[in-house]
Amino acid sequence: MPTIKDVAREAGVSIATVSYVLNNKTSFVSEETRRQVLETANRIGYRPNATARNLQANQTRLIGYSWHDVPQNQPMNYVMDTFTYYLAQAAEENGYHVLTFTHPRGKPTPSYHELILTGRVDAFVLAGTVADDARIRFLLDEKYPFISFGRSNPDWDFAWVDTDGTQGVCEATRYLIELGHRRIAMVAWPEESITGNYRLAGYLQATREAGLPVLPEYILRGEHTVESGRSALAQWWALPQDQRPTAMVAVSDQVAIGVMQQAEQLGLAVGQDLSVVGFDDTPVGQFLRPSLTTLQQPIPEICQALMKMLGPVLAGRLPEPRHILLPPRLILRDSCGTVG
Amino acid sequence: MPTIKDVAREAGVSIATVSYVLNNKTSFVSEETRRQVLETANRIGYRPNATARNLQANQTRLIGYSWHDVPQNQPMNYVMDTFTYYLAQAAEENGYHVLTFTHPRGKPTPSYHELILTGRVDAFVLAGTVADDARIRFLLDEKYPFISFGRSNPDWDFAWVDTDGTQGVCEATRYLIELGHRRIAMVAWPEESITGNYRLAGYLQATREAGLPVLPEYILRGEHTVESGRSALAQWWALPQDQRPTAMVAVSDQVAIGVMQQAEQLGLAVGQDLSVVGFDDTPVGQFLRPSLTTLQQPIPEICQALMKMLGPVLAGRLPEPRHILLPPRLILRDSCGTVG
DNA sequence: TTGTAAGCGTTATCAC
DNA sequence: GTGATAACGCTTACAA
Repeated sequence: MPTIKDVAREAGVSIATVSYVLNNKTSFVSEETRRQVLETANRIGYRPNATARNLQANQTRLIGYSWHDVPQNQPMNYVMDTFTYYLAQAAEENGYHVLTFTHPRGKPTPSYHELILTGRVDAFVLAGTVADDARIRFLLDEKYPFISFGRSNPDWDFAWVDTDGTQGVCEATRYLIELGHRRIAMVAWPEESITGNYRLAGYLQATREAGLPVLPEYILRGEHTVESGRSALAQWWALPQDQRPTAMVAVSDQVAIGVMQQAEQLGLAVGQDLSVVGFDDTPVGQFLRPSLTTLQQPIPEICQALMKMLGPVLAGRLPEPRHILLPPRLILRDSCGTVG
Repeated sequence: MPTIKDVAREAGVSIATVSYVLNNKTSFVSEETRRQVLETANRIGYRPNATARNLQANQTRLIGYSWHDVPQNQPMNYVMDTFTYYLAQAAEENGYHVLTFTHPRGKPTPSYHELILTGRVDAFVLAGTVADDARIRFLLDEKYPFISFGRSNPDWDFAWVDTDGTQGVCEATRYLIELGHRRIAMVAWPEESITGNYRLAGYLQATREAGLPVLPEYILRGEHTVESGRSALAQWWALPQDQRPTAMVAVSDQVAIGVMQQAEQLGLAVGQDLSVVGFDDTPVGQFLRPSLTTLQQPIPEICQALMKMLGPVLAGRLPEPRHILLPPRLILRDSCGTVG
């Protein structure tokens, strides 16, 4: 690999001059020298060595992103996978690259600490955040720059972008109401899940604004599994017939699939006897029969927004605005129909 | 961040001594000094700066991995996503990290060239390789280290690991034969697809060894789409009834889904009237009705094998063995049944 | 056994 | 305008 020295020698100037020209601190370099340097650099195929640059600038232009660790075959990590891809793309557009790492499920922070101490990354991107997220607390304490896809403790002040689950589920619920549904239920996540709670809030908002009663038995909570959906529908179907919900919004596609499977088992036609909405627009959705109406997270836009925050965050400031909420898009398919 | 200088000062020794101790070139350092240095380093939380180390060692301990660029919502990139995760994990176990980048679909090599010239990565990992892959040709010409998940031109000599599609499809076809099927068809990929051709070879092998005739009309080719599967079954169903295949192996889950959708449309019960096998074990498979029997690629093992090749490759040698073929695992579900 | 100093490829601060 | 040269944090001859 040619170095700056090679260019200097070939062009018959000093390395300082080469550096000036290449960094466009060109104001006071003569046009002649400038041309000369550029031409030689180009000719011998010179490109500044990133490591040397980084050492001098005390940066890496790398952002660390930690993968979830998931057992193979229990996937449905579609959103995270998509996120990772668009993150890499958005990072590149801003002159960064993503360094991926993994961490044992239990203790994420050692991996973070190691990367910080060895100066491998300039900042981190978090995703899949939870309430009182240990990673966020750690990075906040370390005062290490990071941006987050997802919220956590509302008292902690950090830069985040998130999908507006409230808004999304609210829109989905309104859609069901428009279709004539009056008895609408929701399968939510456990109370600890902030993401789940934001989505639930959308359901409550739409229900209330339509003047529908909010029945506690219409709100069931369960894990992010197919089983949660199955058992929710089973419970609702144990109600007297005139109290059974005619539509249900699921906190995720995974759960929605469970509802649909149980419906099949009960001999119910989803889209007619029962309407179902999911969340995430997992690829599965389009292949189910009927195909699943769902909410699609605006992942590309989220990544763009995150990267826009990176500058201020690296400068030790909070970006303006410090939080961005992006609405998901309701994807209409065949799992919802008019009531009756 | 504490530097080696800080440790040296605190411990009352020179930076060289600190370096010796920390790199275990400790043979000639007195036990006393050694203890002292270790203790101070530990106390002030010193960790060697990766960039400085890299500059000196002329390496980065980073391997570059380029994401496919896929439009959102036309996904089914499950295999690649899984691969990326396990690659990151395997890399870490070997002291490396993965740097992800993306490239415009048309011209991948500029991105590679840039990363090489700026010395950002020590090697590349390729995936989703095709016949006469331009990236492989480029890296071969540049003599830049890389390892590949997937084969390409057989005349090119490079280190690769791949799923043994031939073996996998052969096993699947034998399974169908065991179930009593005699008229077995295959939806393959276009002739340019080496991966598709290896899978097809497995079908041919099993068919021949069972003494079944290989009918040209039983081999249909199409793109990696649902539509391919649909149209294949439609064509087969246009045959006289006694010539219609009773089972079919699809080159991918995506195609298998198409077959199943078309079967539904034709009023056929998959698993009874018709047996279907897919390839990839996409998450969708388990949620389809009936669930899809398919071949699962051994992604974790592939990543392990690739990383084992990295050492020799970085040293400019070819690993021993230079190719590894790993068999996929047949996942039995409900889409196949006995004939009749 | 330990310290001094050169060098990795840059950028940036000075003189000239 | 341009060129020495120090500095970034580390490793490693070589000298002491």
